[in-house]
Amino acid sequence: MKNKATSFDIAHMAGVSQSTVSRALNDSPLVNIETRRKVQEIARQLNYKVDKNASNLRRQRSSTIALLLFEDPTSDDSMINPFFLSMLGSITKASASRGYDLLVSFQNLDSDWHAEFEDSHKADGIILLGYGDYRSYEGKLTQLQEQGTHIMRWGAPVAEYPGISIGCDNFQGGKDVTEHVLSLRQGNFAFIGDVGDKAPEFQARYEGYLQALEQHSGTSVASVQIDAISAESAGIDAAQQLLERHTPLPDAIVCAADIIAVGVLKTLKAAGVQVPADVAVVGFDNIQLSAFTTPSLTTVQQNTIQAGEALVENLLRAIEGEQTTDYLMPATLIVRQSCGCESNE
Amino acid sequence: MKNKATSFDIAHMAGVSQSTVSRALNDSPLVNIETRRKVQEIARQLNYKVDKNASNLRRQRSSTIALLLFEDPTSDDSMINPFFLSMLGSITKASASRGYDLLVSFQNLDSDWHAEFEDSHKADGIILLGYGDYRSYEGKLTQLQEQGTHIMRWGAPVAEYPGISIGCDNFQGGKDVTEHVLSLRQGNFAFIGDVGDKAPEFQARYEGYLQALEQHSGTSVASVQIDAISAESAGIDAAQQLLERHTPLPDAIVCAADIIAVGVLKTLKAAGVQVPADVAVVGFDNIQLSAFTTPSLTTVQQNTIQAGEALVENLLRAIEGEQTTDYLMPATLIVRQSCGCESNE
DNA sequence: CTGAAAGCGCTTACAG
DNA sequence: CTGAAAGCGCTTACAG
Repeated sequence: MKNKATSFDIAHMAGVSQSTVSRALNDSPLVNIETRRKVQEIARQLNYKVDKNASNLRRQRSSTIALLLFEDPTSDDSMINPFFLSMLGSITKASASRGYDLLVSFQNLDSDWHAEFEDSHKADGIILLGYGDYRSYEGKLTQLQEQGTHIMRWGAPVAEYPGISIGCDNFQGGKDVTEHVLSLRQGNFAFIGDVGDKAPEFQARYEGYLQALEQHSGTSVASVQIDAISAESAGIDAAQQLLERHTPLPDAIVCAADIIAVGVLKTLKAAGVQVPADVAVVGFDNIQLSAFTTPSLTTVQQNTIQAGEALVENLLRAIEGEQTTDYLMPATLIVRQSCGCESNE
Repeated sequence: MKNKATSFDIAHMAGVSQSTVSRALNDSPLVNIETRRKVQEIARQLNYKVDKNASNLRRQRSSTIALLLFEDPTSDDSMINPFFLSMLGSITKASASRGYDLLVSFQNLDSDWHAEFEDSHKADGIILLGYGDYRSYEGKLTQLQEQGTHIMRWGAPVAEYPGISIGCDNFQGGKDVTEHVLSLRQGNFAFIGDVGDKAPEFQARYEGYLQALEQHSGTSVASVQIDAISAESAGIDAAQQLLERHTPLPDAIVCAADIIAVGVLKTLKAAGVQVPADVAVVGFDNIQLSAFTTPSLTTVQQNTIQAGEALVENLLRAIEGEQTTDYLMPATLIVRQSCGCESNE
């Protein structure tokens, strides 16, 4: 059995027409139950599977979702933010369970992404993932949308960005974690993470942070903000900057992402600064690593399973022609030891 | 521009036949350079992309690689071994750079994997990933092979398993890390990890471990072995067992995977056992987490970038009809602090 | 309930 | 160098 079987082979064996085979295999009600059983039984014996290329070509759809994972080019090449890896896992499962293939591709702002972008042409819909600046892709994405491709984006809703956005409540999460720190700390605060238009998720977290500080202003709280993209190295750079230029050190450092906090912790440790004794540090994302840093990191959890489900579910709805809208999922504060408070971990 | 452009649209605009458009876009030397340029220019303007379904159907190939990631059902559902997530990243990049799509699917031994397995029918080749027991899949995989699908497997070469295997030198890695421990420790040793036929990678590591012990037998070294699949929870169970039944505790614990070691460290810590003072612990894989445990974990690195490249490269060679054979890549000892030795990390 | 036939958008002998 | 035509394996009106 060198060549894969076709529906004609089955038709021949079952003594029916190829049309009937096709109907039987697609569980069409138009086919006699006996005939259907016979056809399906033969198909199973032959290990027959429908040729997706032919089927999709004929049906004029692809049964495929493209996942474009954007990474900032400046981040370490070797290490994708584990948070997105985790999202990748949940999106894979969510699409598989709905009978859709997932075409994964990594977009890198400085590579020849045009080539990789081709994937998106083979898909009924696209999921965008990454703490990235989508504006540079706007042209291509808009063009795809005009050609009927649906786009779902993980992150904060931004009117100018393409597609519908689903994200966690970054504002509330930033506020919650900052309030937690405020309940334990006084003094100067620092926020590490980009806060411009190009980083809407970080910006929302920053705004939550600012509001918490403001509402707490019985005690006056000073704040500095230092830019950092989503990468350990950026956290190291930012912490270095803090150590060099800001004396005394802030009493608490709120990081826009766990992976940044990891770099911050490393740098502080190397400089002999005690966490949480000298300074409290918190992150965002609840990556696996955050439970293992020393001290373990207080952070905000985004439910990746639920997020993957929501992205796929809404994308498929959009493909079916239903109306979908932006929405936010709740974020959960995870208290660990990096603020010096009690913890059950 | 609601509908995607076809080659006929371009043919019309360029004033040539559709055949010529197809040739021009495939860089056929049979087409006039002027004509080719004109066609390609129009294609770019229209944001035209070849319909892969049609193209693959005609060419009778798929330009797709299926990645089947096997997980043991007993492992925590939420957490895929980060080592394989890292492999996933490198395989994705390696296939993209060669113009192949990657269809990712997670196989779970206890789920209805038949459904997910269908993916493999759409692929020119399959990459198998996971510390899994492939024997239960043998029937399906053999059938695919007979139908002309090429299979590449990450792991130790096992004659009965389907496909060509590429892996790291688990034996040497196991031996190296054990010798390192032996250079610092005397006394009783324990190995945690499955060592049966169903876990050939772990078994090879175990054999390296045994050989190191044997060659060192100037000092007599006692050894126990405890089963554990590749999961943190399995490490916790195994360490618990060690604590309950083995007094005194071994002086060194060699774990078959980092993720097992993470569970072991956690359990020892909870029991008040000091690492490395009371007992040395080492792992295997060099997952990101291993640098962040307390103490940081001495382990063996498998080069995932190189591994992904090798898997894809060899798979494509096999698809082209070239002969390929099993082979091993070197594994590198990474010394950290969990054995109490000096470290530069 | 079933079959004969058209056609999805390409690639590629074949003929010029 | 170019074009007309066949055909990849399906799905689905259309006719019975």
